[in-house]
Amino acid sequence: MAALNDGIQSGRYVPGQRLIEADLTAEYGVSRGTVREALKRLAAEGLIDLVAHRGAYVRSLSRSDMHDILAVFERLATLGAGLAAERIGEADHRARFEAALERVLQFRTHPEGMALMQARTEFYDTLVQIGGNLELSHSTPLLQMHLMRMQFRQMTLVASSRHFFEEYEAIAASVLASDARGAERAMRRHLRRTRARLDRLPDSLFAAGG
Amino acid sequence: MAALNDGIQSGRYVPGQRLIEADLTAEYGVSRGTVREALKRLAAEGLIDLVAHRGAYVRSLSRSDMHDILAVFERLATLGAGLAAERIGEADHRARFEAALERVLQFRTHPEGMALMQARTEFYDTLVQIGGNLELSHSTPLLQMHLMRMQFRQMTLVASSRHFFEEYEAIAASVLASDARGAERAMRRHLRRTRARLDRLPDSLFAAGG
DNA sequence: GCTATACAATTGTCCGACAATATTCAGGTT
DNA sequence: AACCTGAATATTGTCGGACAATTGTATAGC
Repeated sequence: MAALNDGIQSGRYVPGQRLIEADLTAEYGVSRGTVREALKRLAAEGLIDLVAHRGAYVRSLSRSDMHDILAVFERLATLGAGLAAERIGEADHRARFEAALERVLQFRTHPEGMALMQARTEFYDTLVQIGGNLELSHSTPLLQMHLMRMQFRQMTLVASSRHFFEEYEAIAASVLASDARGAERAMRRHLRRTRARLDRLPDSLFAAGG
Repeated sequence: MAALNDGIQSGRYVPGQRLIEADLTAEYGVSRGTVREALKRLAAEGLIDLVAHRGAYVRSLSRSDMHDILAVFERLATLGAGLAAERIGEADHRARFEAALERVLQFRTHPEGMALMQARTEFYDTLVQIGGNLELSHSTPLLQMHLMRMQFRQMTLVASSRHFFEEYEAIAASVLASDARGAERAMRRHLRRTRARLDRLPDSLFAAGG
């Protein structure tokens, strides 16, 4: 049951792919009822689309979907960065954060799509965990950003920008300096630039309808 | 099936109340599988707590839960207010928004808990709809604010403040004037004051743990 | 080539069953 | 009387099968 959730979130499935209940029952060795419960939850989290009598599809994001998600994520990540900066001194926060940052930065030389995607997701997860706002951790746009990264993982377009890693470093520097305002600013700037990069990509890379 | 979701969200159930699957099947005349699917979805939305082998409880918020929710909601509602201000001129937005505002303000004289709660929820829903960011509409903190209002509906404490309606009017004025920055400011101020009012309430009004 | 019917695949929902676990309560002990 | 122990009970987690409703597809007819 937990395996099913992980399986769907881990990126084993491609955006747009149809998920057939019977296949999932066979793949994970659980009953159809269990599969359906998991699908309902994933739909509520916005990771899959559930169309009546037609089934479940891994959500495929249009340009406007991504725009909307990024606008919301900007607000939430900004909050998360500020909170993390305030609490970076507590417990083992500094060590964990530095480790997560390091995992992202090591891809500066060899941007391997899939692993970088994972590292970025972990970076934000760590940031939010350190911030300590439990609601923030459960917020759907955080999950949907992962979806967004998945959709672009083949093409390292967005992350390949030379500025990309510099922006991460700027965020991290403020967080590590316990500078909440600065962390918010750095995060906001990073995400606005990400949005700008997105706007320059051709329509062909996005799902239709939006 | 849809009736079940509405029933749980409409406030027929009290925060902390335990939801027993067998009772729900009887009440709504659907099978246990259907009930469980609905519960899974509600749990993903943060409206109920799902404890293994112990069942589903209407989520009861502790002081720290509310603090976290409000912090996230502040960011999202601020975004929503700004977007609404930008689009207040489109379609029938102005009329719908004015109607929603009116429904809230009519409780200035007789603050009847339950109906005011509903009106406030509709006010925010309208705001977000006008803003046009689809992700924002699905964001969980919006739903959880409804939960928060439910928990305080008996005691009109938070909403009873004399300043309460003035703050709503300030938000609405900026939105109606297409002043996005002003709308963001007014919303942020309203929610920070709400948080301050919350801090002054005694522990006894909150759920334990946090 | 296009339309319409028939067929196949899949989902939505129901029912009954059983193991796993949590809660309750009776009984005995200190 | 208060406290532990363990059986009885209630509820959840999962299974399997079943059937109607709906969608997608292929075949037959014009």
